[in-house]
Formats: sequence, structure tokens, C-alpha cells
Amino acid sequence: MDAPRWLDAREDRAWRGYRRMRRLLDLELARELTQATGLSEPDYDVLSEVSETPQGRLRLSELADQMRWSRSRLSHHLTRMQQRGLVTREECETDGRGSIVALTPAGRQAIDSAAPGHVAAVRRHLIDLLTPAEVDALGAFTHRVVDHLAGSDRRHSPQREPEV
Amino acid sequence: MDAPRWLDAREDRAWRGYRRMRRLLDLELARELTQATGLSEPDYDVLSEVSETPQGRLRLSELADQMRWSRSRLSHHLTRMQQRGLVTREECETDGRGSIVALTPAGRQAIDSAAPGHVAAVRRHLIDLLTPAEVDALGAFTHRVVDHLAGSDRRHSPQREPEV
DNA sequence: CCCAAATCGGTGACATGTCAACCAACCCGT
DNA sequence: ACGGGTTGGTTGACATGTCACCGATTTGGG
Repeated sequence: MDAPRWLDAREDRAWRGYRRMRRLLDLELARELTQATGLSEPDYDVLSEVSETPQGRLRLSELADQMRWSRSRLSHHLTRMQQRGLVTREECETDGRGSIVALTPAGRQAIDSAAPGHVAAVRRHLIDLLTPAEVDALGAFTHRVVDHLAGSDRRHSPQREPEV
Repeated sequence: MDAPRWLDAREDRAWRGYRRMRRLLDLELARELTQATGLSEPDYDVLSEVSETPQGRLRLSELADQMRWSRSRLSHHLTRMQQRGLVTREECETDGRGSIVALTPAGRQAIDSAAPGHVAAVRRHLIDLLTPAEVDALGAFTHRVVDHLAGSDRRHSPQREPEV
């Protein structure tokens, strides 16, 4: 950890800007979404993922992996969503341990009516403020960063180092 | 809310990439920071802000504004940091209501020893993966988005509409 | 076939963040 | 100097997320 390379002015500007944007954008999108629909962003994300499957049904483990959520978090959150009538849990026939989330009609209705407004907010506060070139750059480098993290993640996941 | 303009393929790629990056990057940076130093990211941010003042002392309201934290959140968090001996609270002489956060020696030591590693992690997982042009683009559009949000925020803050 | 190990999901304790309510001190027009 | 309105900060109740652990089931090697 010797002679750290600090961030230069442009890097610092980018990093601070990123952090600040992340915080403010999150707050605003969550605020608008909740006010308009009563859904939180996690609610929205869950409903969105489940509604994109043909059946409106999804295995918990798959959902957790897609969202990069811990199983514990998903389980807690689904319990709350279930109490509000947005989803139900069903048994998995092919695996006795498994569970399946399914949208209720109310859940389907909630995501359908929330989506247009949410997309509009994303446009208004982010996408439409970027030039096409910036949109492409954002798509490019975020995926690069994610791939890199997924690579180093593997080192931390419950896998053994190759034996000697 | 009629005829929503959905995100096209590139916009969708950028938006999904951003969300995924945000989540994974947060997790990884927090994980490394906590493992190396025992500090959480919020801890780090608070210590970082306070340590950048000449005295290592800062008015609570100023700190809250700079960090875009609610006063409540800040108060709760400082209470926890205080219990761990990282900061202390002092009275403000010029304003009887006010409080001041001050770094303890332990707090100073914590941020000093945490900073190099944290910056290195930010480089390794983000900055060094971007081209210089991408760094500049990130700096540019994040600030644009923040300014836009700050502008619309004003409409929601506790201010009156101009009276008739 | 059998048993150890891994996987799936759930639970309880705890850390963190939000929201609304509150008190004390300040401000300021009268 | 008074008193209403505002501000600074704290608090408690509650929502959310994390962590460690558990019980049930599946899997895979001998």
C-alpha cells in the first residue's frame, strides 16, 4: 500500500459526481415512484423481473441471482410484498426445497400502471440529459466494470483456490 | 402519462448497466473497506469530510448539507460513531442550538490509514477501467444530472409557492 | 444404497435509514 | 421586551438490509 496514486482533478470530479448523482437520483426516483404508486424501488424491481417471465412466476433462487440479492433479503422482502397482496409463494414441483414467486392480479396491475411513469422519470432525470454518445459510453463502461467485478467476485465466492 | 416513450436498446443497456454497476461496485468497495479497516462507507465518508476541514471540526448542519444527508440520519450515525470513539460532539459557541463534530485521534488515525487502500480500490474497480475520455464524460454528465436534480429538488423543498 | 456435503429457503438478532414529532434556541417585526 | 415563525438537532417508532444459523431436501461419491 505504498505511494498511493491519488485521484487527479478530473478523476476526482468524475468520482464525486458519480457518488452525488447516485444518491440524488436514487432519492428522486424513489420519491416519485412511491408517491405515484405506493411501490418502493425494490418492490418495482421485483415486480418488474417477475412480470417479464411468460408465466408471471419465477423460482426464488433465479430471481435472487438475477437481481444480485441475497436469498435472505429476497425472502424478507417477498414476505412483506406478500402481506401487501402483490405476490404469492407457491411450491416448486420439481424440487421439494424450492419456492416460486407468482404475481397476483394486484401485483400485475401495480407494475403495469407504475412502469410508464417510472420510465418517464428515468428519462427526465437521466437519459434525456445525456447525449447519445454519453448514453453509449455509459452502457459500455458500466458493463466493463460489471464484468471486471464479476471476475474478481469469483475469488471471494465459496470456491476453493486451486489445490497445489 | 399517455404513449410512454420506452427505452430503446442502447438506453436500456445503459440504464441496466448503471444499476448493476452501482450495486456491485457498492458491495465490493464496502466489502474491501470494512475488511481492511472496520469502517463502513458512511463512516468513511463522514471521517473524510470532517478531516478535510482545517480543524478537524465541523458544524453538523454543514456536514449534513455537504453529504446530502438528513439531519436525522447524521445524528443517528454520529451517535454510533461516537460510541466507537471515532468522533466527539462539542457545543457550538456562536449558536446555542448547534453542535460540532470533531475527530478524535482514533478517528484521524482511522481515516488516514483507510484512505490509500480505499482510493486504490476505487481505481482498481472503476477509474482505471475507464478511458480518459470516459472519465471526462462521467464527470460531465453526472454533474449535469446533479444540477438538474438540484433544480427540481427546489420545487419539493419546504418553500412556499410565491404568494398571489 | 447410504451418507456427507451442498443447496434452498426461512428466521431472528441486529445495523442502518426514514419519517414525524419534538424541544430549545434564534430571528425579527412590533 | 414580547411572541410567532423558523432553524438545529435529537429522539422513537418503524421499514429495510445484513449476518449467522437452521431444517429440509437434493446431490454425488463410494
